[in-house]
Amino acid sequence: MIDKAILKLRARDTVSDAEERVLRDAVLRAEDIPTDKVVVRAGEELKLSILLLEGLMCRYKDLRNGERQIMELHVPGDFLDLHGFLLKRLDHSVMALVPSRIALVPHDRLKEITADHPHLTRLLWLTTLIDAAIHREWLLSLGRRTSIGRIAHFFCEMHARFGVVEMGDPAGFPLKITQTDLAECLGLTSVHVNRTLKELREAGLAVFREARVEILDFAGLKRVAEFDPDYLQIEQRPR
Amino acid sequence: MIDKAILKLRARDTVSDAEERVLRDAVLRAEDIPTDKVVVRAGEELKLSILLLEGLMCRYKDLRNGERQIMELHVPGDFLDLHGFLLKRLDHSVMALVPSRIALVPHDRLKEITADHPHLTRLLWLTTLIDAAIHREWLLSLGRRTSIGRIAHFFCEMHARFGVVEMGDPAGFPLKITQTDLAECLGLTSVHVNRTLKELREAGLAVFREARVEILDFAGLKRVAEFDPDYLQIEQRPR
DNA sequence: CGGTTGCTTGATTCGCGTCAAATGCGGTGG
DNA sequence: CCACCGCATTTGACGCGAATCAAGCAACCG
Repeated sequence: MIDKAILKLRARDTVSDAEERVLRDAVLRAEDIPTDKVVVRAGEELKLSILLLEGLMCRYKDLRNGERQIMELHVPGDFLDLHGFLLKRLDHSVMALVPSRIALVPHDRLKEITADHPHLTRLLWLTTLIDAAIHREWLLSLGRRTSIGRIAHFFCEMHARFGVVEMGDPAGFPLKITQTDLAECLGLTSVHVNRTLKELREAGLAVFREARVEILDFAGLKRVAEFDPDYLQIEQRPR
Repeated sequence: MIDKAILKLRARDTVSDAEERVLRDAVLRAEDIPTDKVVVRAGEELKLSILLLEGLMCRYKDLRNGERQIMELHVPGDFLDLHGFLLKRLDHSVMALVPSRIALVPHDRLKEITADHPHLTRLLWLTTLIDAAIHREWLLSLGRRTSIGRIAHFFCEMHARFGVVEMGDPAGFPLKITQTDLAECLGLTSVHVNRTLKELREAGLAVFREARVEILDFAGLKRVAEFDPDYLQIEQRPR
């Protein structure tokens, strides 16, 4: 069930069979979540954390005037609110962008893991550090990249992250979200996203249509994005 | 030496005397760092992590064209590149914004802590989760807040964080950085920061001068910022 | 003291937002 | 089977907030 989460960890370090078993046993149950369902609301007390099995979910915050900023998009295998394990109350909300399937992991079991399995604990900790690294890269996008650079970078990142869990292929990846969702990730309006997608298309770099991103010129896209995948830590190392 | 780091942890959970001792023993040595010195460069192999004792440091990335985005400002007591312990190579650089003093903590000792002290491990993990929460709040600023909201929010955040380590007072806090540094935190230009500071001043909310932020109307500042301190997790709870 | 650095302000430009309308399309019920 | 609806996409016209360019000033300092 949590195969993709294991894939994600194994892309960063070795995971023993015993550790794999511990993780599999930590899962309480799975649930199906429809599009737009909010599964965690900012400020709620949490006793469970959520692992994404299938679909696409996001974490977001919004302002009084209704403007929304998405902080991270989550692909299958992401332990998306592992942060809640120690924060107890999340600063943001979590919702599904497409019909999704999640696994629930009780905090009690995570606490046991921290007591009994230091290496596995470090790996779980690591995944939250990678989330923080993704946040930092998005900060650079929102603070300094132009609209075309932001979209290009976003596409490169999602391509790499889908690759880790063996989804997508060199030519592209599935991305069943609206241009409005994309705008909320990138700190732009949907109108401007639409124009910039046209620009990317006409430059022969990438096209976004029919719920899929088609990468036409990866080298060019990376150059426009100034994309360097190091921050995703896709490298096996003892941690 | 690391008193402020202990204060920071004790603001979030209880820390036993034994745990405090373990932490104190983990420190190798202290070092003085002059303004503008880069102490960690993105991509370097790391064997030590840095705890800030005095001064002000930041983590940042820059683009090819020389534009820089600061991802987080660090106050005394912050374990500022604890992230490097598991990432091994950082995605960003770290530099001093004022003359600072740091303590160096070998990764070996951190690894021992994860093996022998689960609760202390969770507390260290927690501090990195708070960093991520700060990143998310900055994402909201850069993506959706106007320039005045961004500065107001930044001032509120720094005020709260200085408060935790018993620096500053209700009326303000020390902030010995340039308007250019501020602009690099906020995703703006120094010219626009200057104009917006004037706006804040003329609105009677806050003034930034002589290396200090003076808060004139905290309620008003919070309202403009839409500041809610929950994300800083300044609350004692079992973690 | 001349040079450097940071702050301040004005004039102008430009990237992105706003507002509005048209087009396309999958789903659905009569 | 088709008329209709709701939703997403696309495009155009226009406006605004922040960037850019430029100049003057104040404080510091070797």
